[in-house]
Amino acid sequence: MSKFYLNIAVDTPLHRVFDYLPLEQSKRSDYTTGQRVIIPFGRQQKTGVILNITSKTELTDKQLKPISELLDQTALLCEQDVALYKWTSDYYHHPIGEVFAQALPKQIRSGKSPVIELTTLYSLSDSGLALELGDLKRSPRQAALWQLMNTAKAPVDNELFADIEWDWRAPLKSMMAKGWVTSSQEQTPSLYQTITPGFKPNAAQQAAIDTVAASFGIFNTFLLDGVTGSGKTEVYLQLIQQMIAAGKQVLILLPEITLTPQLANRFKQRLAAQLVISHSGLNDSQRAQAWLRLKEGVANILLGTRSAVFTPMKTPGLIILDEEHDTSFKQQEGFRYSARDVAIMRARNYNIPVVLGTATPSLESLHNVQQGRFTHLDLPERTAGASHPDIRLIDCRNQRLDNHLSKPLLKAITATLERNEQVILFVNRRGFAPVLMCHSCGWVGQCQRCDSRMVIHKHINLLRCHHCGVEHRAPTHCPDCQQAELFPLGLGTQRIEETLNAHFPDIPVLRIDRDSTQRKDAMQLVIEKVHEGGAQILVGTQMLAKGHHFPDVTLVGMLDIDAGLFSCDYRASERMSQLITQVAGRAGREEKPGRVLIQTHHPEHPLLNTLIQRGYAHFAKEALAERQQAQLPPYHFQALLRVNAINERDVLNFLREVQQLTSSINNPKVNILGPVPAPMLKRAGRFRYQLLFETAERKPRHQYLRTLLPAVEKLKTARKIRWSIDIDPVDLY
DNA sequence: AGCACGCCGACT
DNA sequence: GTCGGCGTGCTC
Repeated sequence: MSKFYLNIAVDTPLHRVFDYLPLEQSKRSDYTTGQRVIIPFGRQQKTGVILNITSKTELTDKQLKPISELLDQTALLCEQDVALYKWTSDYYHHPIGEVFAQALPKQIRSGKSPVIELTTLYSLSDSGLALELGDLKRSPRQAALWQLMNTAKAPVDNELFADIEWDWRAPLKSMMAKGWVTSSQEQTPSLYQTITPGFKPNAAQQAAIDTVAASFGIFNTFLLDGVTGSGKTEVYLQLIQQMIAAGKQVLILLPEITLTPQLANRFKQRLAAQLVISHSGLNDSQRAQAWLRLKEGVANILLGTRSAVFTPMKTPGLIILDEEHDTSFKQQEGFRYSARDVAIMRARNYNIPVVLGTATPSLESLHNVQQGRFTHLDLPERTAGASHPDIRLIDCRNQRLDNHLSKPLLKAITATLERNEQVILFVNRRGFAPVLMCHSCGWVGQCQRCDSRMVIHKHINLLRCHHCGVEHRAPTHCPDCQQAELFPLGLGTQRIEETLNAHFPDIPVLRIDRDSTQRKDAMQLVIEKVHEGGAQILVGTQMLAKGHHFPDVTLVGMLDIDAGLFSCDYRASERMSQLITQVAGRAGREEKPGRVLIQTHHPEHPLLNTLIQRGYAHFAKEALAERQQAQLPPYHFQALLRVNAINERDVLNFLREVQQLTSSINNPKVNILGPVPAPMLKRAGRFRYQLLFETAERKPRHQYLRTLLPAVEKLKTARKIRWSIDIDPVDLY
């Protein structure tokens, strides 16, 4: 019998795999990739996953420890999933053990045995069915339960009783004692009995459905590019239906939790399929159960947020990722990954199609379409019933503005309020005003720590830095020239709130930004207040644009979009376009005609022109064309190397060494900017510097990082310096 | 990340 | 004398 070793991914922030000896008395065939094990790690016991079984190791048998326990007799994860997690770890430069830890639900990760819990199903027995409502006159609760079950005409799980406000357990128990109700334990809850039929798709929808359907069983990435109201969901539904009929599973990813339950209900009513959901709002057990059900094929559909992208599938058929452009698909800290790109990679591994849906394609997706990597599916028209929003620009040039509000906008607000309807005003900055300036010498309030300007928060009389959170008392006199001529410049949500209160003293003005919704359920209270109806004005930042639906809002004003049109960071214009499109879509969806008024000093800007012509801002197309014309690469990839130490000279020396390393790697396609101080991140007694790597092409950068990082790691141990690498995950792939 | 080891200041 | 501060080093 030949000796063998287990390569194990351990949940630890180390970029390494650890080798272990097998259990005594065990044989090679007991082990397989994807099994979980418990292992001694330092002085602790940890769980890990077997990545590989090898016959060689760099260590001597004396240095190796045997595993403590083998948790799974058969592989918990199939080879493809293990391969995907390995790829993800490599691609995003994140420790493999932590990737596994985040990919698995907590319960599974910590060693719970993978058992699907049974659901209790209740049904009326023959004697129960023989009853009539009158027979239960004396026990109204039993009568109510009987009615519910009699209408359902099938075994029901306790979800049917979810809306009942009293305790239904006792009356149900007595009905069971009388033999009217029987119960059984099943793996799956019963399906909705009445399936609502779908709509007949229009030509564009049908074309999209047919194109994707032709790719069933073949890897292909589709960009489903449809304006708000063009019926993307219907396309999804019909594709899912076909998949379910073929006995395949579908993974659906959404940007936000708030969207999951409502979409889940819509799906359940349309599809005869077992659907489970997974998002951060569920408890550990619910998540583990959803995970297991998809993995075992007990469920055919998983509807989930970002982290659900890692859920194993038994019979994968299709992956759908809705709102492809949405930044919440990117995990921004720790294990930085983009669920969109992982989804594409999974589809590639499984050899199945993946559909990315959006009304505002991201720059990189549109570029991928132009490169022929993605197939473009266009839904150019709104379906019957969805009305176009009425979008107009207000030319603010040579206009007297009253605290940033133009006359036409004020007039429109007044008219809307008189009709007892509601108004939303978007301002992209919280606080009172973004700059405090001295009229006599031009001094502006800047943050000592990070050089960005301090935002004025008037009611608490503070200057606050929105970058690092530092705040201090607002000065009354200019620190430079001592004159008392300081004035606030620019606009923020608080300033608009104040102006509106002065203009419309009898109308409630609700401000929604990070400051006003910090308290738990503050947002919920605001939403309830808005749903009460009546004339109201909502002032808010982009927070307001996502998810929530306000039926009485018929006027949307956008106050400060000009900055977004000319920002040197194209992501700023991209975000601005997405915001306008979201808002426009919202205002147009009501029976009441919605209006969007946009204040601008640049009514001729091409972005705004397309917006007016088409009713939505197709940012990516224009931006890409513009960059092409200027002979710029479609976009830049960036990575930051952050270095952190107590001694500033140490950091600089270290970075110089890194730069030298860099030139020896010699990749002319990669630019290194820096070392630049990162004072914004400076913490007491520590100095942080960063190197910025920039390249227009993905492969060079990736290869480059792969050479650089191990070298930096070695330097680190030699020089005792902490460093971290920070890569925008959307820019990889 | 944990967790231990180790080397210095203030305590019963 | 020792309790505990956190700087340093290691985890198959």
